[in-house]
Amino acid sequence: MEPAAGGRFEAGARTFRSLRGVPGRARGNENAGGMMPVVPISDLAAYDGQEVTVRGWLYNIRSSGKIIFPILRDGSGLLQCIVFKNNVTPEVFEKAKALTQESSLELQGMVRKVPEGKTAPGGYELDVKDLAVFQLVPADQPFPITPKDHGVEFLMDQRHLWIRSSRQHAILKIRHEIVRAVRQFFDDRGFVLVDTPIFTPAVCEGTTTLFEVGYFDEKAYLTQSGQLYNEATAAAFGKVYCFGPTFRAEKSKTRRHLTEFWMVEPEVAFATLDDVMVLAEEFITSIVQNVVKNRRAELLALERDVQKLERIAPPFPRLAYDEAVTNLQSHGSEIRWGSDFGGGDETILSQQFDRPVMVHRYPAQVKAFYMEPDPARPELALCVDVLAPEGYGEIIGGGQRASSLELLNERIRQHGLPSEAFDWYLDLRKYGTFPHAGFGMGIERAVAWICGLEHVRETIPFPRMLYRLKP
RNA sequence: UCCUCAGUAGCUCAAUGGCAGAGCAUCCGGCUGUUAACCGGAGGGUUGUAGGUUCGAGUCCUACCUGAGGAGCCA
Repeated sequence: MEPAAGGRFEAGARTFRSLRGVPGRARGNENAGGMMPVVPISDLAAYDGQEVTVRGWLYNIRSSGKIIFPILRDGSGLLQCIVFKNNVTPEVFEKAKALTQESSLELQGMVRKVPEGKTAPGGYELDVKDLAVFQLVPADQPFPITPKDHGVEFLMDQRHLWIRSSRQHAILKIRHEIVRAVRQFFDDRGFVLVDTPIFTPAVCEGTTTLFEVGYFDEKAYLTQSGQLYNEATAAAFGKVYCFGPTFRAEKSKTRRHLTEFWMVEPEVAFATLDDVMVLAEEFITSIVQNVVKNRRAELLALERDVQKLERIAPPFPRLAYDEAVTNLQSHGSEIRWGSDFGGGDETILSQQFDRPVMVHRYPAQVKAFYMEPDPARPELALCVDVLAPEGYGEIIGGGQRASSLELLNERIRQHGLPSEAFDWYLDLRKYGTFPHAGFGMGIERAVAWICGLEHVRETIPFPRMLYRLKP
C-alpha cells in the first residue's frame, strides 16, 4: 500500500503492522497484527459484538466536542463510526478530529447495533478503538463534491469523483445487475455469446453518421450495431447474442442520447417476428424482476416507485403501426402514415400503458434495408420497437431479417449502399439462407427507465456525449 | 445544424442601471448521540471573453466562448 503522492502517511508502529495485511477476499481475512478480521461494511451484521478492521474513505464527519461521528464508505456500504474521547488515546482522537472528506483510512473497533431511537446506515455502527490514515485529503484543497447541491456541468466535470456518491453508486450497481441479468437470461436459454467487431469497414445501416478512424492506410468506422455479424454467427451457432459498445456520431443533444453506448443484440435462426416479440417481453420482464429482487435497496435510494416495476410482466400490449398512427392522431399528434415517430409521439404512446408497448409493422420506407417485408402487405416491414412506459420511449428495436438474395440486392441499390461492402453479408443468403430475427436493446436507456432517471448520462460510468469527452 | 435558456466566491444561488451579498465548503473557537448536525467568528471576487451605450453596467446592446433543455435522427 503506497501513500498517494504528496499525501501524508501516518503510521505508528502498530499501524504499520496492521496495514500489511491487505485483504484478498472479502470475508474472514486477518491482518498480520492479530486476529482481527478485515470486513467489508456490507458484512458487518455477522460480526455484532466483535472487534474488526474496516477500510475505506471518509464520506462525511460530524463532531460534538468529545464525540466524533466519521461516516466511512468502502464501496459495499456506509458505516457510522463513533470516536468517544474517553475511549481512545489522545492521538487517535486528534487524528479523527482532523479527518477530511474522502481521506482514505483504516479503523478498528467493535461492531454493535445502533442504539434504540438512533439511526445509522446499515443499522450497525463501529465503536472505534484505533485509526490509521492512508492519506489525509489536504484541507486547503478539499474534495470538491460537498454534501450540498451541485449543478450538472460541475458534476459531469467531476465524474471520476462523482461516482463515489451514494446516488451514482446505486445507479451503477443497478446497471451491473441489469448486465448480469441480461447475460443470465440468454445463457440460461442456450444462446452463445459471440462478439462482433468494433472496427468495421463500412456502414451498417447507412442512415446514421459513423465515427471514422484511421486504420493504417485505410479508413475504418466504429460499429453502430453488431447485427449484420450476428446474422453470420446465428448461421453458425443458431441462437447468439453480442454485447458491447456501440458508437453513433449523431449530433443528438437530448436526454436519451450518448455517442458511445452499450447494446445487447440477440439473433435467432429460424425465428419469426412473433417469436422475437415473445422473447423481448420475457427478456425485459426477467431483467426488471431481477433488479426488483436483488437491488431493491438501490431502487429505494433512488426513490423509484418499485410497484410500477413489479407490474412488468407478459403479455405486453401490441400495437400495429397503423393503430399507433390512429391512436397518436386522436391524442393530438400531427403524425401522418408513412413517417417515423418523433420523441413526443413515443411519449404519448408509452404513457398509455403500465408496461412496455410493442409497436410492430412499420412502413418499410422508414426502416433499415435488411428488414423482411410483411407477405400480407409488402409495404410494411416485419419489425418491432419496444417503448418503455412512463414516457421513456424506445429501448428495443428489432425484427425479422430479409432472407432473399434478390430482395437484399435491390434494397442495397435503393439505399445507395456500396454493394461490395456487403458481399460477405450476401453470402449468408447464398449458402443456406434461413428465416431469422433478432433485436437490440440499449443498456443505458433500460437503466434510465428502471432507475427512473431524467437523463442517460448518469447510467454509464463515463458518458460520452456530443460536447463531452472528459473525464 | 436549428430553436430556447443560462454563465456572479471552490460549490449552489441573490443583488430596481447607483457600496458585490448569503448558505455550504475551508480556517479558528464551542458542544459526549450527531443525522445534508448545530452555535459564534475569519479569510475568500478580473461578475465567461471582447467591444459598445451611460455621469455610472453584474444588470442594457452587439459579437464570440462554454454549458443546459429541446428539434431533427436514433438504442
